[in-house]
Amino acid sequence: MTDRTENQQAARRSDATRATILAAARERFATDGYEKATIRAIARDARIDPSMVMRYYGNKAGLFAAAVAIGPDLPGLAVEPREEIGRAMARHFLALWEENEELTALMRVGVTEPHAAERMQSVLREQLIPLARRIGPDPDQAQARAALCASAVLGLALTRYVLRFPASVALRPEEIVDWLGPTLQRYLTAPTP
Amino acid sequence: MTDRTENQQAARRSDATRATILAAARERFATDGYEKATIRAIARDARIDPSMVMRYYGNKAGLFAAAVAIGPDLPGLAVEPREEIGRAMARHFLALWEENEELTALMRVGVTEPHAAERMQSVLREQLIPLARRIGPDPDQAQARAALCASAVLGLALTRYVLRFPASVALRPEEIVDWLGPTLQRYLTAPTP
DNA sequence: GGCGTTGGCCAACGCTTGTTGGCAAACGTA
DNA sequence: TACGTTTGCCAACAAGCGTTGGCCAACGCC
Repeated sequence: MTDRTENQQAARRSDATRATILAAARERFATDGYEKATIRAIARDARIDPSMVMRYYGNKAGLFAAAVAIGPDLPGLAVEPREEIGRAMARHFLALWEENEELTALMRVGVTEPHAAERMQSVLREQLIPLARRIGPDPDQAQARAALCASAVLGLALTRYVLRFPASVALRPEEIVDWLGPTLQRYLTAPTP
Repeated sequence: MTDRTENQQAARRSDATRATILAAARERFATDGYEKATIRAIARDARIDPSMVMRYYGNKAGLFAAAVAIGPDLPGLAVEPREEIGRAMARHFLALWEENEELTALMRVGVTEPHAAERMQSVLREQLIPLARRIGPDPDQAQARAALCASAVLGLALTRYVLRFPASVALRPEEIVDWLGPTLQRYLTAPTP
């Protein structure tokens, strides 16, 4: 180690290569899933030797962890007016998914890798359920309401970004917000049916 | 071949083994996905030699095809009263998923295997879209409305049967019908928002 | 300019996978 | 009882996987 402050990584000569590997890994994981996204294939995409991947990320699990390191946050959703929260949430998730392919990767991998599934669940547990508790009519129903919201959002992500059903891919973003927004709104705030 | 009619398979001494293999395969595919469900593991579950699987089902793809051979049908949904179709659909899908683990298998595998994804899509294409065309207010919107229904149903299946989020597993069946039914009803019949 | 450090490649390892072919026992029929 | 067929197991194969260690060249500091 050379001299540098504690919280700051030294700029390494290999940073460009590291980034290339990470980008290739994200793409492969997102399109192929965990098993089919082999280190060799990722290395080939990055025009690098497979052993470099090991040197920089330890092992395949470490590479995946680094590739999907971001955590989707529900930011100031709490400040939205209560009757607009459904649409705001739909818009937010849509934007998130359209621009971050690591979410597609996380989803495709989570279906077979419990560790990735747990990462997805943590979003539900730590963000969606508390939100439902704050905003919903009955705190005891927060779990159920949050679970329904998760299923609505992830269902759309599944058909649109993972399975790529043409009918789902063809939906325009505004169209999605117009339909999904009221669903989320109802799941969060409507009285028990 | 011994003498028998054309459309009827002869009863073979190995039918029990074949069934055992198929059951083990369904379970493994449903819980592990395509890659992690190895022929060796399936054979071990069925207490049989791996080579038997090959002899009876040709190869791994053939085994999977045989294991998920059922096609989910939307039966007399058309005869339901128009304002009850959402709840009927929710009930129908729920029952289907609770008792057929091949649907879970198809879903978990479809995420990584295009062939299985196409099988899922065919249900949307050949059953859900025609239904939406018949029942919806505007035939031109049938694709979009059917895609939204698929995302709602598959989203619940994803969180409940595949990812097994505790909050989703905890939902009681009647609760699901009460919440999901109106969503499907709206996706199918409500005027464009 | 010399020398430790870093970046990169090559070759190989141990292991698991799907898949194959041959051999032995059990069976059904005549 | 004799014989062809079916059922099952064993051993092995080639290929692909994640992973390792050693070697060489390029770099950066003194």
